[in-house]
Amino acid sequence: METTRKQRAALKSTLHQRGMRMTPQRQLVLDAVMALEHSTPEQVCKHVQLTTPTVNITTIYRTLDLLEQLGLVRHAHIGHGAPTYSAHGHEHVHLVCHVCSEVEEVPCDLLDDLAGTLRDQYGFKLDASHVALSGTCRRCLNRES
Amino acid sequence: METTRKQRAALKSTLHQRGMRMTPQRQLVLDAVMALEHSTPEQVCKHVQLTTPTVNITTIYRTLDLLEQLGLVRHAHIGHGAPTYSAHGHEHVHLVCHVCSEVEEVPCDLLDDLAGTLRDQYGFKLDASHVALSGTCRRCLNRES
DNA sequence: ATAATTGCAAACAATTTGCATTCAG
DNA sequence: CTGAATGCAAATTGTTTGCAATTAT
Repeated sequence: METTRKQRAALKSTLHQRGMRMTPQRQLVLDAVMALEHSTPEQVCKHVQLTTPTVNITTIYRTLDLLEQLGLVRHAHIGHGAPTYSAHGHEHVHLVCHVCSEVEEVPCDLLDDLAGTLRDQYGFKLDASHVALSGTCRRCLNRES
Repeated sequence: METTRKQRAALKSTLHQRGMRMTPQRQLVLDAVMALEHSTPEQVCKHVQLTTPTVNITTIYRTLDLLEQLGLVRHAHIGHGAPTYSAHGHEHVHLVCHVCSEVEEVPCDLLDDLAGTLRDQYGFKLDASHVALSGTCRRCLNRES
């Protein structure tokens, strides 16, 4: 997935509405998140620095927060380490194996039923893509037994 | 919930089988986790230090890891901060509101259907109590609209 | 021009590691 | 006794903050 001209224009005008400015760094971070699909702030930083080594990790953090507020990216907590960011629209549920740490992606709609139950019984609006589900993957299950 | 004589004996013999030793610190940490129901390493540390101020946080971390390997405690990732530990058997699914950060506990069996699907379709054995589900709670939903 | 944005250094929180000391068996 | 476990200080990792310098408009 690549950042299109359209998306850049949209970003620029969204920023403008809020008295914020379009900068090369913001484009680079958005590009990186879209190119990498899933990535920690650290990884985004490395990717951005391939083209522009002067960009500081502080800016990466600030820009990721900003893009998240604007609804352009989201983060999920996969396992123990740093959160991973992905572009809006690129959403799925993460299955994390707590034995081998492999991450598998499955469609969000697997959680539709659960989301319905939580909504009806608890008034809770589930955000399926935000959190990883933990368990044991097929390979590790086989190995165990 | 309190640590019983029986549980201590069980811990001691489990440790012994692996060439490990029973120590006051290990008892104190297990006691704390059971007493607190849900707690971060930091909170466990504070609680242990109420009785024995000399116990170091390093030992808390090491002991929590150990108790988890022995299957006596588990940790879950609730929201962004530190993980929270709870005693084995004290399990539920956590609903975390990403607006107000409130945590609600709901029974694990809500995930039974999902667990079945994941097992059948992906060979993934879901561990329901390990992860918090993120979303928006009733109160924040009402406030929003 | 001037307010927003950045880079840098330093602070911070959570966790881990190395090592000398202590203690359970 | 002897190896396992602890405490302490220091290192690491992930993230945030304060502030002066820069830059988009």
